[in-house]
Amino acid sequence: MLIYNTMTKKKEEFVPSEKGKVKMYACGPTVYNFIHIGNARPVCVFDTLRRYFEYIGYDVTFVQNFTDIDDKIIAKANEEGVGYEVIAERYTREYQKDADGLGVRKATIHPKATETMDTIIEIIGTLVDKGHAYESGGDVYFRSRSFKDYGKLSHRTIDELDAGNRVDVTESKEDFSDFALWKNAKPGEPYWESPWGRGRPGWHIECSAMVKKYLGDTIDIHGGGQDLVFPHHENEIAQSECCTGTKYARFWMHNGYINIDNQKMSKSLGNFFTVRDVAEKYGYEPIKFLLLSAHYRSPINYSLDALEQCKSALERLYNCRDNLDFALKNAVCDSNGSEKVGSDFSLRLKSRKQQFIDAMDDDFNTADGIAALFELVRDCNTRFQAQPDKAECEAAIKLFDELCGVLGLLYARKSGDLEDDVKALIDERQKARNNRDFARADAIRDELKARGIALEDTPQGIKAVRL
RNA sequence: GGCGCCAUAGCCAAGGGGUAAGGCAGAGGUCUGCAAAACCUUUAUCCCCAGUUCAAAUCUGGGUGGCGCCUCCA
Repeated sequence: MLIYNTMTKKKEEFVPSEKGKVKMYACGPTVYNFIHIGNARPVCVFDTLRRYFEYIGYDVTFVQNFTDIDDKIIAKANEEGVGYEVIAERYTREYQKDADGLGVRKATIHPKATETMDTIIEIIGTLVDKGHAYESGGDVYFRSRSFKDYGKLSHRTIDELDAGNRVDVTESKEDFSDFALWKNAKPGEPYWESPWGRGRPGWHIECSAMVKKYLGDTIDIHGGGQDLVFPHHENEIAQSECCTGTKYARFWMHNGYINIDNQKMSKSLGNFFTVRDVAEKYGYEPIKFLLLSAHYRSPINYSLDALEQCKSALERLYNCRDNLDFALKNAVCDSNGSEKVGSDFSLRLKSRKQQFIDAMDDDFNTADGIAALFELVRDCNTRFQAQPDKAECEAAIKLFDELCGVLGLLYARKSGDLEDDVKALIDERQKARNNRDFARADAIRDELKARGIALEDTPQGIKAVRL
């Protein structure tokens, strides 16, 4: 598998540090508000990456954190006059609701910053001991210039950064490029005890600590949005590598932005749409489809038009899956129960699967993976217009479900047997049709549609689908 | 100011030296009581200019346009 590594700016062959295992970490949300579509992108991308690794046989340990203590959380808590925990817990729950709606699986571990305080303090202590960090007025800062590789991820030197520096100079810092590891608690602020007094951790150190605690000193993949490359990930590297003396992450993966009218969606620009708002109007799944429809490193322009197109595309997938179920119901065993390994159709299935794998293996190209899925759709629809064969049907369903499973799509299928009165109505409609009483037949079809059941008359009989 | 990314049909979007995947929308057709679903046919020479090459949308240089990062950000 080839993965584009931000560190080397090249696609590289992915070889895990431990055979058959992948240790990956993705920066999770700071829980002070509902997530917006842009925040949802890495959530969906790295969930899908994890699924793909598992699909091709890796044992994946996937850690995604919650930043549950931070200036913005404190600000929001003060605004509402409640404790920071109230805000953090509320928006952690709301995040989970959205993640579920998007069909995103829970990570292996979802650590919280506040539950990793021991490791945070331990790392800072080591950095101070080694001379990479210094205490100043109750704050502790990382001495960026003490790490000779500082800037290796974002490919900039500290002096280049200085040229565009728009940071207010803080008296307590030795250098503009130093960043806070520990922040002294002001009166009324939540705090934890530390060797440098009461305070709370800086943002960057939290991730380093959670990585170290749950995955170890070196991980295979670290992911996040492109806007985290600098300073967040750069700082994580500096802290962690100075602390452990070894490589922090072997592959750095960064997803592109979601744009509105070609501009980055962000809270500061105010041009954002929350996942919740969009989902309430259009459903979660079109959002998921949109996020996977382009390569993860490309920008995606969000628009209602794009969302509608995704919705229609999803309908084609759902229809195909329903068609497959219907075909299976009507299938016969003309292969005597044995698999038709040599048939044209089974060869096609095989090549679609390969097409999918080739796409995903090439830097996780979900757009091409989806194309393979749609070509499978055409293959299936065409094949099962003729008399379906049971073994072929089952093989097609298996592959279809596998690919959808990896992509995390088609998770909202309704199933379950039809109620007896529904069955009776379907029979009644059929009798009416036989008597050419189309008015009655159509009335029944409309009635069932209102109840969420769509009827289709096909040469193989009546297909009833839950909407 | 420094560094970087992008430009493919009406729309979304892959590809990335040998004459353009997939999806949405549109047109025509097949099937059908109608509808739905489905299938078939049809819709591009890849921002502009120059260069390298037998061959470029794909590589190089120069334009034009858009965007991002430079300590809030996914």
